[in-house]
Amino acid sequence: MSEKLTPLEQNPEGIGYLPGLAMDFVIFGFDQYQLKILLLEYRNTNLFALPGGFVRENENMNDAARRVLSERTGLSDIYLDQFYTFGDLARYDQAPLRTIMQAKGLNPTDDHWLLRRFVSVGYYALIDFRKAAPTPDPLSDNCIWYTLENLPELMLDHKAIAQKALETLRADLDRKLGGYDSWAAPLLPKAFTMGELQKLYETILGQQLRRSSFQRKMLSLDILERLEKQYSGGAHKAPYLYQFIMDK
Amino acid sequence: MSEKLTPLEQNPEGIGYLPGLAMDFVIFGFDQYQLKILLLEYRNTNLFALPGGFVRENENMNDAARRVLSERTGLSDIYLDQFYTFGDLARYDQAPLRTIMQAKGLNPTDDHWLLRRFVSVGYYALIDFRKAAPTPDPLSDNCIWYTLENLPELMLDHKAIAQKALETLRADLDRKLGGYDSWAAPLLPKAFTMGELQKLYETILGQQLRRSSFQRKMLSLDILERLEKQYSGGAHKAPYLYQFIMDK
DNA sequence: CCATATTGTCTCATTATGGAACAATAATAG
DNA sequence: CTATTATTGTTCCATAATGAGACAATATGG
Repeated sequence: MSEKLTPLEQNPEGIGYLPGLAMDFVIFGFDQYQLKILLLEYRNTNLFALPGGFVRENENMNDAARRVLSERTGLSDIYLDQFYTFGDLARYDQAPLRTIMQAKGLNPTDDHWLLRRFVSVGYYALIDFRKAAPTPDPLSDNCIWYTLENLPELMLDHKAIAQKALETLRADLDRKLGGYDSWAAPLLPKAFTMGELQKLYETILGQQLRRSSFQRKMLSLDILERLEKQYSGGAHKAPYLYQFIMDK
Repeated sequence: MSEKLTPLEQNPEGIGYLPGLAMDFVIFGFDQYQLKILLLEYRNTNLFALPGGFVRENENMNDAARRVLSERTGLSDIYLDQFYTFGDLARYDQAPLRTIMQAKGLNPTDDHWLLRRFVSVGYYALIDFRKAAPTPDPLSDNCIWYTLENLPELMLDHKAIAQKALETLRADLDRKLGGYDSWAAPLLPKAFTMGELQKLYETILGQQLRRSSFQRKMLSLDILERLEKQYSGGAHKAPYLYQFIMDK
């Protein structure tokens, strides 16, 4: 499974990987009622990028996505969705990657495989901010969480990719509601209050929801199991705790 | 724009095209209240496949999709949507393509580029059955419309691709409702009756809709303009004709 | 002229949603 | 120990959306 491949930057031919095909990840983390995404920073270049990766020759593409995601976040049980594939010629710009490689002391030739045209498959992931152990990739120096409002300038078309990921995530929320997949489970404690669940929805959708309607809707879906009352909390009535029903 | 490239089958290196990247098309046609998709047939091989294509080195991927679609259908103004990218290793099976090429009198070596592993970007299209001029690609001998219920055995994972296209199309119908894109326009006469529009929806969704609800909903969306009454028709009250409002 | 099928519209029951009220109650302040 | 306070679970009602059917209108075919 984990055969040794030459590190990417020292592999000018890209041996062992599918040529011209990349993956980019929009990794959403839920932290303090804020939605953040994980970016890589390249020191001395002022360049930021989405985490990315490549597909090995003997690997399913979706498996490759899980592998790279695990390498970047340390997490294996992740909600992951392929949302779009980006193939514009405008993506083909050698400048930023060359800058990054040069800042690393490399001096790639024009036909280094990383400098060729790539089509990139976009995935978005939802992960638990607290459980993640972000790890930079071999070319970058730093992993940082950014709120969507404070995104820095991103390489290539990565801003558009992040934007499209958010749109897809929001549009998917309704449809995923009924499904048993419970995308929300990995983002919440095992037992959570209705308020916490609502806050999660509001954070992702970027808008307020009505409390009574939300509760009614959620309870009507038969995806929640009510547990005992919560003991701790604030200066007010204790809320119930819920967990997702994991039947079948 | 239309630079001359060596025909695919005589181009063992795939010069001029992005390596390892294909596109597959699920072309939906609306005919006699039936939803059909366009398949290619390879004579003497008993093999059927979705129309496919490749991306040129100096071409946006989505432009390539329109180009190929135009080559296969003769249509240029087409509703086209990229819905998923298929990258399983199981797609990598030389046998069917080798059979096809041999039936054409070709004898490709194992590393002919068409026999290598491909990742394929799936697009679905909605076209007017009557306006289409289906044209087989250089390797196939025939274009045939099939209803979804009567699909023959398809090459590789093409059946799964068609299935996913249909699911995506159906799921998208609601969301596209509000939009001004009016995906339905190219599938209907310039002026159409409410019954025709409803039939279109029913055909795509594969289920009956309630007549009064459908009419109420459509009229409430403010996307239809009512014209004069239809003059011809059957032995019954003449229905109104409508057209889509094309404002901004 | 009559029968017939389909259309445009209307009505009423049912269901979903928005918006607000209200009692319950766990912590905190006195 | 009591009062205060914030938040919760629930209920209520107005409004909106949808399901299901009724009914008159009317081109065409007989």
